[in-house]
Amino acid sequence: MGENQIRNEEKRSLNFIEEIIEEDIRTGKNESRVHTRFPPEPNGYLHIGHAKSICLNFGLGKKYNGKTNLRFDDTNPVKEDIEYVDSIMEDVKWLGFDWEDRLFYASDYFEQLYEYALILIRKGKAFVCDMNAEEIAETRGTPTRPGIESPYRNRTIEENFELFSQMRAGFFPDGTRVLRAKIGMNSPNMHMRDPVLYRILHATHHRTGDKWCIYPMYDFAHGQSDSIERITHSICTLEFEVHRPLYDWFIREIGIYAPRQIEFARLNLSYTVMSKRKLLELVRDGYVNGWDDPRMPTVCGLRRRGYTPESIRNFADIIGVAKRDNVIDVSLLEFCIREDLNKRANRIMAVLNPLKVIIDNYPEGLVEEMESMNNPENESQGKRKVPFSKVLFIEQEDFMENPPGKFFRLAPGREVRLRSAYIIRCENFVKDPETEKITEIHCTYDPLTKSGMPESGRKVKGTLHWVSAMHALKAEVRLYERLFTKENPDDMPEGQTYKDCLNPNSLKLVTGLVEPSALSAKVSDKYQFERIGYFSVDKDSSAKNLVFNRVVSLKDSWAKIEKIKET
RNA sequence: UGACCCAUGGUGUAAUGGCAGCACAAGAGAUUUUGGUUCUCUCGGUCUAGGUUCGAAUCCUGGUGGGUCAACCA
Repeated sequence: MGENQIRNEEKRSLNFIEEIIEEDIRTGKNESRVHTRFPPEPNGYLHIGHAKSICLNFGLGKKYNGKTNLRFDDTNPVKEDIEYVDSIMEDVKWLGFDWEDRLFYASDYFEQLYEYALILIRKGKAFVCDMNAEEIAETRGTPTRPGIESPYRNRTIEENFELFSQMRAGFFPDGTRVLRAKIGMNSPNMHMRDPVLYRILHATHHRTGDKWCIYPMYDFAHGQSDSIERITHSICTLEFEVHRPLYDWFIREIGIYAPRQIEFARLNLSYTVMSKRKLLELVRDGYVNGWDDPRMPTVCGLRRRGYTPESIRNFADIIGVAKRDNVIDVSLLEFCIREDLNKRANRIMAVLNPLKVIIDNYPEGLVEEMESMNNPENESQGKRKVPFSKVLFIEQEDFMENPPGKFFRLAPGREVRLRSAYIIRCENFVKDPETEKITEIHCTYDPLTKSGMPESGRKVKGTLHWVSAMHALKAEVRLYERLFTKENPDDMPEGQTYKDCLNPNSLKLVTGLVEPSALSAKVSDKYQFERIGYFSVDKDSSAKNLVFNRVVSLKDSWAKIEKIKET
C-alpha cells in the first residue's frame, strides 16, 4: 500500500446521502450496517432514470461493504407482468450489478402484511370502509380543506375483523369495500387522511396466482417491505417525501424495525421524455419501433443503440445526487459514451455517402493491403489490413468544386492524404450535366507517399477515409438523432404536447460501404467509423446484411464552422 | 390561497463560518496520417432584502421563484 495511493483516495467530496450514511456508520446506527435496495414495480421497462437509482443503490452497497436487494414492488396484479420482471433483471445485470441471493418480491410478504393490517385493526387504527372510490375521493378534501370522516369509521374492532376476513375470503366484489387506516381527516398532508390500505381485486397475480383477492396498496407495502428486509437506508425519489410520515406511522403503530428513508431528485434529460406513460405512448402509437428502439431512453434502448454499461455507470457518477430539480444536458451522456468508446472501439473505414474516385495512374488490377492501426489510442488493439485499389469511394462531403477558405479536403488541383494509404491529387472530375451532381473524380497518386514510407510524412491539410470499390461491403446504417427537437418536451406551448416536437429526422437509413474487415462484426460489437462516429452492430445484423446503429457522432468542428456560416 | 421540499456560471455538481472549485457545453490556440483524441487558455455563478458575525454561498427572518401532494397506481 503506497503512500501515493492513500493520497489519491483523499478528498473526494461526498453527496448528501453518503454523508448521512457515513454519519450513521460513525454513530453505530444499525450496528453500522449498510443495506439498500432497488424496488421497481414490474409494470414497464427500466429507463436511464432508473439506471441512476440502480447505480446509486448498488453503488452505495458496494462502497460501504453493505448489501443491496432487488425487490419487485408487485402489489398491483392488473398492471404487472412477468415479462417486465425478466427485462428488469436483465437490465440490472447488464448494468453490472449483482443482487446475489437477495431477489425479493413484495408479494412474498402478503401474509405478513395481512398480519400487520390485523395489528392495526386490533389497535383500533384501521377500519373497513364501504364507500366506493368516488365517495372516498369526494370526502378526502383538498390540500387546503380538511376531509370528511367516513360514516363507517367507528365500526367495532370485531366488526372490522369480520369484514376484513370476509374481504380476504372473497365475499365481496371489486371496489365495494376497502381497509383504511384510522388517522384523521384534518392533516395538511393528504396521504395521512385515513388512507386506503387494502382494496379488493379479483385478479390473478403473476406470482401468487389466485391466492389473494385483496391486495395491499403501495403505501402499505413499501415501507414495511423495507422493514422486513432490514433495509438501513431506503433511497427513493422526491415525490415520496410526503409519504414518509405515513410510512413512519405504519412502522410505529405496527411496532417494527424502522429504515431511514432518504429522497433525491430524479433524473431528467434534455431532449427526451422520461415518464412511463409517455414512453408507453411512443411505443404503442408507433412513434418508435418498440421499447428497445435505439432512440428510447430505456436501458434496453440505450444498450441497442450501443451505449456500454461502463459509460452509463460513469454518467450516473458524474451527474451526482442532490435534492434540487435538474435537467441534465444529453451532451453529457454523449460525452460519456465517446470517452469510453474512444479508448476501446476499433477503428474501421466506412463511406456513408459514396463518391467514386479513380486513381488514373494506379495500375489496373493491382491490390495492395494497407496496414492500419485498430486504435491509435491503444496500440495493443493491433493492426489490420485494408485493401487498396484503383477505384475507391470517398464521402461526397469530402469533395468540393469551389471550396471555401477553410476547407481542407479534396478539390480540383488539391492534395489530400488517404488514411493509411497514399497522398492523392485531384486532376479533374465528371459532373452530370442535368443534375449538376458530381459523379466521379479523377486523381493521381504519389507512389512514394505510401503510409510508412519516408515521403509519407509530407504535410497535407486533410486526411480522408475511403473504401476500395471492389472490396467494400454494403451495410445498412441507421443514423439516429435525438427523438425530440425541444430541450424540454414536457414543457410545450398551450395546446401542444410532447408529440408536437418529435424530431422527423430522428432516424435516417442509409446504405453505406464498409471495409471488408467488418465482415467479422458480431452483434453489439462497437466500432469507430473513422471521421464519422461510433457505431454498434444491431441485433438485426447478419453476415449477409450488416446493420450498424450510430451510437453517437464524432465531435465535428468543421460542421460547427459550416453551421455558423449558415446563420 | 395549506403542508412539505428546493434555490451556486448555459447545464450539473463541490466548497460543512475563512481564497467560490470541478465536469459538460461554448470560444481561442497548440499538436495530430481521424476537422477525432490529447494539451493550454478564455468566457461565465452564490435568487432577493434584512439580520447575526472580525468574516456568510453556508446560520436566522421576510420576500421572490420553482417543485411535490387531493388513484381502491407505484
